[in-house]
Amino acid sequence: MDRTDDSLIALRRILRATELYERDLASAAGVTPAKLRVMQIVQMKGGTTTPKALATQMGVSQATITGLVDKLVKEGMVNRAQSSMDRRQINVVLSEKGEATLDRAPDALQQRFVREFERLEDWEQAQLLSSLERVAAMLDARDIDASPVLTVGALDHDKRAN
Amino acid sequence: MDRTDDSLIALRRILRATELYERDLASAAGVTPAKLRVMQIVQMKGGTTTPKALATQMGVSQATITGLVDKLVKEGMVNRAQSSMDRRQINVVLSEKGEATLDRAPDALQQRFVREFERLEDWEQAQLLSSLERVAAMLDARDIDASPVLTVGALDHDKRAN
DNA sequence: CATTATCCTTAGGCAAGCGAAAATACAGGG
DNA sequence: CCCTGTATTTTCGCTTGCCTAAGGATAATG
Repeated sequence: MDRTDDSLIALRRILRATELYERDLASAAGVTPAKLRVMQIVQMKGGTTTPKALATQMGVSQATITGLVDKLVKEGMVNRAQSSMDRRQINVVLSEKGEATLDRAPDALQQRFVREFERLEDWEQAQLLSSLERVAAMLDARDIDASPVLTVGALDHDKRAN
Repeated sequence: MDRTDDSLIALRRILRATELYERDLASAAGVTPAKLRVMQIVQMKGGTTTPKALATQMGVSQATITGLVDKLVKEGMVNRAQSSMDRRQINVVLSEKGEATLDRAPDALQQRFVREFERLEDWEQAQLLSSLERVAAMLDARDIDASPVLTVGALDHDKRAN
């Protein structure tokens, strides 16, 4: 009865399912996960942010952000605007098309998980939550800034806009 | 009710922690995550498997496996050997160096998770396991094609036939 | 046999990531 | 002012991981 192994297997299934599902979503929606993430962060920040902030939030280099924003601009999802405060900075601004896309393409994991989760009994939800948080704490021990965006978007009540 | 949100947040933390940790580990051990995964699967299968099995297990195309195995061969981690049963098949065999590397670079998830998990009380382990399996089942249902995601521009369905 | 199916590789392409270094802008000290 | 240091972003060149499409061999089957 190797519970440790079984837990690991379950964990991996979770990881893998998410990964595969996101890929599907991306190819179907024409929006890749990374670009979606960028847009979601911009939205969360009130429709405009700097590349620097995006890089920090996503745990990625600025060069990467530049590339992603380039593509998003080319696709008309966001625009770049000079900041008037500090002209070194650029504001990444969500376009109407970008917002529309966000509305239509909610996070894959969310959709699926939420649907199932909310069908559960009250006590089951409580237990799952507690277990997930437990596991997250176990894995997340290092000081990673892990409060990624995709968490709250489709649910509408966003009380955690950090 | 915020339990749904909180669960999603926990899930994200798990995913992100894993991802970042694996990246770190890989760069420290000189093995990339994908290659490490290949080696781990080979090891799990008893030291030898076919590319086909790897592709299936990893949810990836065979061409991708070919590329990964190419690199692993170049690095001396695995070898290719003709199968005598079916000469279309190739066996991917872990080399000594490969095994040594695996020993030195144990699985990220395992390392971290196992350590913590085994410190838990018996009943806690049981609960975690049950919850994880539950979540895995929720996400892992293979009825993805029937999911509501992307009723929008869903032009291309099974891209993932393979 | 001749087909068809299976397994693998080749070739070419795209997305996402990185580090290094350039370009620009602010901020102070002298 | 100018000089230097620092911050922000972009550019460039590269790597990794993944894909599809198109073979090449080798079974399996009619």
